[in-house]
Amino acid sequence: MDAKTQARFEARSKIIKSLAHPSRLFIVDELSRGRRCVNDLAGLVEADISTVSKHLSILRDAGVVRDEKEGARVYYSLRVPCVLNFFSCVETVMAENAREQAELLE
Amino acid sequence: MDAKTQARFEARSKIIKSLAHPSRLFIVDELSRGRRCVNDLAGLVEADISTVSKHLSILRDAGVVRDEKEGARVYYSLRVPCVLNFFSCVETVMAENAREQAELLE
DNA sequence: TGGTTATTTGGTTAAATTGCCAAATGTAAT
DNA sequence: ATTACATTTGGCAATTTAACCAAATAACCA
Repeated sequence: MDAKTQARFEARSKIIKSLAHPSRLFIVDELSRGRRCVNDLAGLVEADISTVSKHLSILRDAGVVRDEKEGARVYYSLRVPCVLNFFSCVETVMAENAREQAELLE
Repeated sequence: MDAKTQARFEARSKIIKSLAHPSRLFIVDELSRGRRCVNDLAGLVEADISTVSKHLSILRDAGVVRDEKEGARVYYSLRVPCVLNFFSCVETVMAENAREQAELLE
């Protein structure tokens, strides 16, 4: 794997990595229903606000979400909605896993 | 976030996490063109065979790939091809990032 | 100005991930 | 049986990630 290929896959993995955490997936799911400010998200995720703020900055750095300052508040929203497509495939994998699991029990 | 919701997002993140590594993305990309044995993949990834074997077991445990033993060899293949859809969205995010970057330079 | 709210940043600690080596396991060939 | 090949497993060190608290920053209001 040459350096260029390596770099390409690293860039890709940074984006996927930004989604590879339960709280961040929850946040993305919530943002699919509209923009939310940090405080509201923290209430839903039930983690320290600073923790949620850091999760959001990871998603922002990856380019998945966008932030808009509005007075003292910062509203986050999905920047590239196609990330929601991830969910459907993930559900497919989980369904396959469940199917195979069931098959083994027969 | 109640325990059930928490569990659901953890299960999802396990699958996404399995893809959140450059070598594993490379492997998935390679498997999109057909089954490959561990040794061949190790040659392409240019990492220790044991390292690649562990990457493959992470993908297998997540349900993304399947393994078939054939003599002394173990062939891996994609179990749920829709994971390839991830790539197109990732490319979209990267294109957005590049676009915005270019915009800032004007 | 001083106080309140919203968010980010820095620091620390604990946990998870990664990669290699060496050793173990399993399979085939001589 | 012994040797060679293919893969997995165990163990360890280095790096990364995650969570919380406390402190800093920013905006608003009284």
